Amino acid sequence: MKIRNTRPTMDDVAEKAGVSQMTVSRVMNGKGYISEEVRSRVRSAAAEIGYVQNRLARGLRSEKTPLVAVVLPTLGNSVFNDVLSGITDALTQAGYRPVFGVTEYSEAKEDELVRDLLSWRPSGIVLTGLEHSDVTRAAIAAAGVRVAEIMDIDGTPISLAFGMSQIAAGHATAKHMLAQGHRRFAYAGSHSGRDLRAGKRLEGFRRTLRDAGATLLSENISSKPSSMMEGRRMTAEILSRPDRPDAIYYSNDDLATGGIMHCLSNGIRMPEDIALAGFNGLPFLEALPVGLTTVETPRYEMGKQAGKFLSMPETDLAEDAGRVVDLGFNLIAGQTC
Amino acid sequence: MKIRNTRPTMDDVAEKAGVSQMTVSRVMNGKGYISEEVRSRVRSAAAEIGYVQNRLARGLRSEKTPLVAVVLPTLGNSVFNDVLSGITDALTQAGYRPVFGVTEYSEAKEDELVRDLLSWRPSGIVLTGLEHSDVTRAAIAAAGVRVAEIMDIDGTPISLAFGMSQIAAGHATAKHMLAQGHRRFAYAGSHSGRDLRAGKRLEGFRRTLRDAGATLLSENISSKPSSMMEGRRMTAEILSRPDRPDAIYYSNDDLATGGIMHCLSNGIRMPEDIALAGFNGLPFLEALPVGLTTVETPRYEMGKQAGKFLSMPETDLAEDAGRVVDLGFNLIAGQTC
DNA sequence: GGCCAGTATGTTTACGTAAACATATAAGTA
DNA sequence: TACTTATATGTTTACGTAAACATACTGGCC
Repeated sequence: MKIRNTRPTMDDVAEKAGVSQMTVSRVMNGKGYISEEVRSRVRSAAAEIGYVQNRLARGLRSEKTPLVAVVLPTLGNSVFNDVLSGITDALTQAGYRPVFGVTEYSEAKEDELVRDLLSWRPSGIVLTGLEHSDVTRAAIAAAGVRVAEIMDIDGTPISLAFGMSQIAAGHATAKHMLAQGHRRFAYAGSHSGRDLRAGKRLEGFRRTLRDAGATLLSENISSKPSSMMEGRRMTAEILSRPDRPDAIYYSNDDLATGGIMHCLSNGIRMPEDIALAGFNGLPFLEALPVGLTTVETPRYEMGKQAGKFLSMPETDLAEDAGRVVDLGFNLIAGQTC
Repeated sequence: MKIRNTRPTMDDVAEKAGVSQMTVSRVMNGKGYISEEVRSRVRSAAAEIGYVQNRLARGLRSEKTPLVAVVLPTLGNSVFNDVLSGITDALTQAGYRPVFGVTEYSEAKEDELVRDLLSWRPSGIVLTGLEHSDVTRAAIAAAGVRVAEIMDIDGTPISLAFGMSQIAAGHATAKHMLAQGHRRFAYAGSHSGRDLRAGKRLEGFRRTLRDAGATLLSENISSKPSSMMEGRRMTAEILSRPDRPDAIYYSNDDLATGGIMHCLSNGIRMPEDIALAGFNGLPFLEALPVGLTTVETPRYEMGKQAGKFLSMPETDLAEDAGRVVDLGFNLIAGQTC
């Protein structure tokens, strides 16, 4: 008996089935003409010796792979869990597979990551946001891969963007809070200001306040990752200042929930003593004792549509280039303002 | 000027730098002897023409890849988000990359997915739980990849398992509830009973009740995905029955939170009228008006350790085979029982 | 001066697959 | 009948890389 220390190849299947390697290839990929008899002989030979195709060889030869690179800023936030879920669902349906990595909101890491992911010769890539370095842009252009940018639409996409206007979300929140009569605001965010989309929301928020003549007393950016506990700490700190705001805008629901916790623990009434607003519309908000005012975002849908776009059969990309798909958002007025 | 429609290869870099392709390969991989002068010439030539290595060719030739296959039941649960986060962190540190897919708690899909992922010739694979079909076991054995099984340790791992005892968690919860004086129980779970780890927790729970002479009135399994709303609906339904329990054990925190919501909305006191317990110890529980009794699990750590194991330099696997790493759990006594 | 070890490079080849091209038989059509 | 066309298979080759195996030049040592 022949000793194999390597995994079976098409040649092994071919020998077993008494055909050529090319015939095996045709059977496996369902291309070209194959008689029923040979097809079944090859199939059973493959099953018998446990043949598993080698995608590396396939990808090398055919110069394309069913891979899609996915670049996310973090997995430490359930937002990106939903996005990744949408991407995975869409890709899986089309027989594609995601390979991914996280940038931790760092441009340098994005550059490195994109370069590394492109070395797998994926057929597409998902990027978060619209801001990317020239290095990344050049690498992507040279690779000739399809690109989907998600989350944000305030800017010019490389190819096609699936998201919502972060600026408009900030604007809508400010407008709502102003309508409730609040005038003195504070902002609380995290990630050392590297979260560009949070920055755009703040920009929209800030501008709307300015236009209304209201005051943004302080912009507080924590260097720690966003969490309820950090939101609680920041809120306590903000409210302890002499220059006390009557409303706080948080960069996301986790921080805002920490704010709610602080207020509940200290008998601070919402919205009478302080108004709060978050962002994302995470499911757990429904279970809180106080309904948080927030902006619900189509997270899963952004991922799903991006995945679908990237796994579509080759279509004319030129007509889509630079276009934006606005999936909108939904301001949910809760009890906190 | 030469027209290239293909991406630059080592040959292109070699030509530009006036060396052989093999020298380029040596520079790129830092193997063998290379003079400083040639090294920098190759480096700048590569940078100038935008060379990006082709991992498909590299993997094909060297018969190994820095890929790790990751098989999870779902991404619709933040539990697996944490796990994936841990895996990704560990792998990234070691220069490995995850390729993943979800099984939706289906064995057939697991078989298919594992086969597909193995076609990328990964150096390792992460599986969820210890129960796998013979097909999957055979495929993995034939592929000769390292295996890490996560979440569960109640059984015999293929190689090494990182998790906690689900049975013990069920037992601990039952013991705690019994100690509070509860005697008439109901169970509420989801995923059509295909979640084997939830089944093990129930098993431990059930057995402990039996040993104590308490009653498990009903086991309710929803076919819908787990969510707070579904937990709320199930709770309403269970409490409306003539045969009313005085305690409900949920398969996870989301369902249990739905139970809390139902009780709060209907003036049902916890734990006087009904005791509740969940599982996972998700962060948002801290913000609920009522502290849920639950079991906190080391989700991130399971992923992290599994990832670390799979990205370790080749060590002797034999000594580890069949071993289990118990990362424990932590019963958190809340206000619901 | 001859020899060895270390350093620095080059040449050939194989990894497993699918594209491109070639061949052959059967069935239909002018 | 000759001539296409559809069907069914085989042969050769290239994808980009790294392993294996050369080759050549240095400097130190007896």
